[in-house]
Amino acid sequence: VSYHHGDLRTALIEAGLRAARSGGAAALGMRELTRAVGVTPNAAYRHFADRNALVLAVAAETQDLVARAMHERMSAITPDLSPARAAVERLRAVGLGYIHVARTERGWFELAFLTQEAGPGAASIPPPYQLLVDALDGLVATGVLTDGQRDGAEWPCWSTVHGFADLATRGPLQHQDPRVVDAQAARVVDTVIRGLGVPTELLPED
Amino acid sequence: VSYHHGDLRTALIEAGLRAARSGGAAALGMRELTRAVGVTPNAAYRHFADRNALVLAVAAETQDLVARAMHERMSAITPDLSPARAAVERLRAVGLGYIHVARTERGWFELAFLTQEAGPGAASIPPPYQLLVDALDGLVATGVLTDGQRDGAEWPCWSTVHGFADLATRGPLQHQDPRVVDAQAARVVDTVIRGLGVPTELLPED
DNA sequence: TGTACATCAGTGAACGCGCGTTCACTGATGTAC
DNA sequence: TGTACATCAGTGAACGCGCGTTCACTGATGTAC
Repeated sequence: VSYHHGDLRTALIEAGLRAARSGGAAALGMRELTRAVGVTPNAAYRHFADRNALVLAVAAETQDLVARAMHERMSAITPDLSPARAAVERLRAVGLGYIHVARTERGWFELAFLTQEAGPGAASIPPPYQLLVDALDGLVATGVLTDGQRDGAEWPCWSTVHGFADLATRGPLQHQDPRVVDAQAARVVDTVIRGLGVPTELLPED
Repeated sequence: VSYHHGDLRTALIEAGLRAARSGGAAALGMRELTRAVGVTPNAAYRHFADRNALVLAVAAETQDLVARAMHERMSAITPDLSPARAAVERLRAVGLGYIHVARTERGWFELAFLTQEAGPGAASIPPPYQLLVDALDGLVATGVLTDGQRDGAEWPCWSTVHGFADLATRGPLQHQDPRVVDAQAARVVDTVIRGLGVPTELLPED
């Protein structure tokens, strides 16, 4: 369906992604985005009820970007590992992928987390969260964790990587040497995984 | 030194704490705070160079509030524990205190973390961080952890409690039953502690 | 003790800014006969 | 195939708002002789 502009709706979302990449959610203004697209401010109201609707639309896109980063990291896992070790590596990839996105795409990451505020509406499961669930299920399937150990393991995992991402992004680690932060990221992820009950032998010896 | 108003500087900071308590950093405006104190907007410029200076002054106060919450939780520890178990309990108190402040005083917590952005100036060590360092040192002193295990343990600890605080405050746990969140908080904190290498026997069996 | 003076905390008014949103409209697109 | 019409995406101008900050000032406080 192509009218005057072409497809203003997706044009605005794309402009939003470009703006949010460096400026985060604060950079998503009606005037700012319509200006970027070359259109009058109120033209946006043909496609979005108000500013918040536009922000949520952009935020939904960033969710997919986070999930993609996790996938990329997972597909880089060496295929010659035992099932148990491979399952552990997939969980590490989920965590390190999350941290990696946060550090390299600060603005998008901020926006992706913002979607979580959506509330009790409980729309669909966000793609990155689904990958975490799958990775944890994989540890049970390969006999690394018992059902009891796995139960509720999402929260310690998500808490740790999210917290580290925030420390590295807006907190005391933000001006540290990136290589040092890399090393700490790996350390932190391995610490939670060990805390879940995964035997140390299944973690990569550093 | 008491002039016309009395002490406008501290009056503004106190008004800032009251405003930030519910509204966070966004509630700290020059006009909003001077209005609350009953004074002209530009009167504030006698005491603060600009808005940012005022915000940082208020944020520094909130750091102390977080440290106080940790202290309170530590002083509630039963005194009849073995040195090792007591040391573990102190670390738990630091983590659970951090999470507790975040959940009960959202606005103050946001502001306290904001101070971390200060940058490479590296002013003084923030009081809550110092308590974390002390608790970890206590684990070495009581023989619970080796020097190697303790080294850099600040980051997994802080990451986990900070991330959980964010999930419970702005994320998917924000509308959950508070008792469920309490239980998860304890679970999450114990998970990192175990991940550090603390034997499970030293953790409270649930 | 009393007067003249300097200090400086706070006043009153205004600056320019960018924001989200609403109004009545125009004119290109697609549709019906 | 051609004309009349309805649709509706985008225009242009304006609304009210609250913000941070600057200007020249006033008048209460403290100080020197």
